[in-house]
Amino acid sequence: MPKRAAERIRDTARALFYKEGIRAVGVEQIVNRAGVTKPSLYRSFTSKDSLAVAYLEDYDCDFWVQFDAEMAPGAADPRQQIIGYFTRRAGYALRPGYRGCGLTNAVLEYPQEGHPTHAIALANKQRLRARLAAMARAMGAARPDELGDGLLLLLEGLFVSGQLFGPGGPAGSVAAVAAALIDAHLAEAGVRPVPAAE
Amino acid sequence: MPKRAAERIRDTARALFYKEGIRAVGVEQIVNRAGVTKPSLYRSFTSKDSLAVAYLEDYDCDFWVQFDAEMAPGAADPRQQIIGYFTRRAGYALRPGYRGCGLTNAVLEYPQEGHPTHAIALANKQRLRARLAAMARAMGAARPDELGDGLLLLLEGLFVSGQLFGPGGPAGSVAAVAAALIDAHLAEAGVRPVPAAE
DNA sequence: CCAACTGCGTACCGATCGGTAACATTGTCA
DNA sequence: TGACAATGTTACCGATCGGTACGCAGTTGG
Repeated sequence: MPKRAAERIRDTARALFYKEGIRAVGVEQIVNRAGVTKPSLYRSFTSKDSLAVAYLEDYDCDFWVQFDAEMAPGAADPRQQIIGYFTRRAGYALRPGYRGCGLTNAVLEYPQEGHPTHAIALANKQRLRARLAAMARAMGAARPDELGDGLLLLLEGLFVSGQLFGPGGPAGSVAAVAAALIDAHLAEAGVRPVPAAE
Repeated sequence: MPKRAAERIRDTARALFYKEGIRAVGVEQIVNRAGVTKPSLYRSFTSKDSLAVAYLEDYDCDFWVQFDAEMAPGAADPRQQIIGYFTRRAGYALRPGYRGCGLTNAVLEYPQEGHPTHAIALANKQRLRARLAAMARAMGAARPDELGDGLLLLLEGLFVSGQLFGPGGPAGSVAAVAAALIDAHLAEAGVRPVPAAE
């Protein structure tokens, strides 16, 4: 029993947009791969842009699901949470076909302010920035906003460098770097790193 | 006395490709803005791709000129060199129309391996990675490759986050973060930070 | 004065882009 | 059986894409 056309289109667009980029994928390619026809697409989405928006909304949603899931273990130790998160993300980033963050990619593909994709991506990134800063604060870091920004910069660097370098790239160092950065901020604040779960 | 057509095309393509992206700019737009015609473009460049390659080669060249120029002061103190470099780059990244690194952007626009733009961008990034690692080694850091990778990740994060967040974004923290990361590696190796030029 | 060469523009190409009109087909529920 | 919503079918649109055939003007050298 086949899925509804709108759903198949959405799934297919998602996969193609992420792997090849939004601009690089035509609507014809999407409907062919989804096994539907063009009018079906335009009955569910007013334009290709709105389909791209749907893709990014889905991506954003899944991002937070994964974020929360990967941050869940060791809820009492934000330091370990973040290091674990970076370790997992680095694992993805070192695999061959890695394509980074769909939201980041979308902004680089459509750099003009005011593009509908911008709002979604920016909201995601601002929320991420706030979350990281809050975790830095929770662990008692000196200058938590700075630590949060540092972690955010490392994460964005990971997204991009994973694509640039592939296996063997700097992504392999990101967890250790994040740990060093965190510990430097903790040491400066006089917080002793939690020795548990070594 | 107007410049030669080929040169005007190259300059115009450079500005447009950087500001709006390669895929987003058509050859018609380039020749219009350059005040020349399409055949003139195709007499100097075999295809749009080859024009994009020329743009990236120019970009790569200028990148290293700027890199060496900004790294020049304080040649005896690589720590200060890097902090100064990051400070300057952050200054650019916080300005409104910032568009990051043209090479990074190009790879995200053409993610397929084997695209002619890939080789240029990858060579640039690998060289940058080696340079940063060498500087980390020169300052006596513990695990210099890891520090170099950390700095590279911060730099890529700066390129991207500058575009995402604009003024007020995490780019403002990057120099301090880089300094903290460097000092952590130096402290671990027992190297006292150079107190000069404070 | 007349070639030959160089540099450029006019006009056009087929292909593909995102998007649509009109109608046939199917499945579902009543 | 009939009404309705959802999807497929086919053909098409104007715009734009990257790319090109061809001819014209200006300079140069003999």
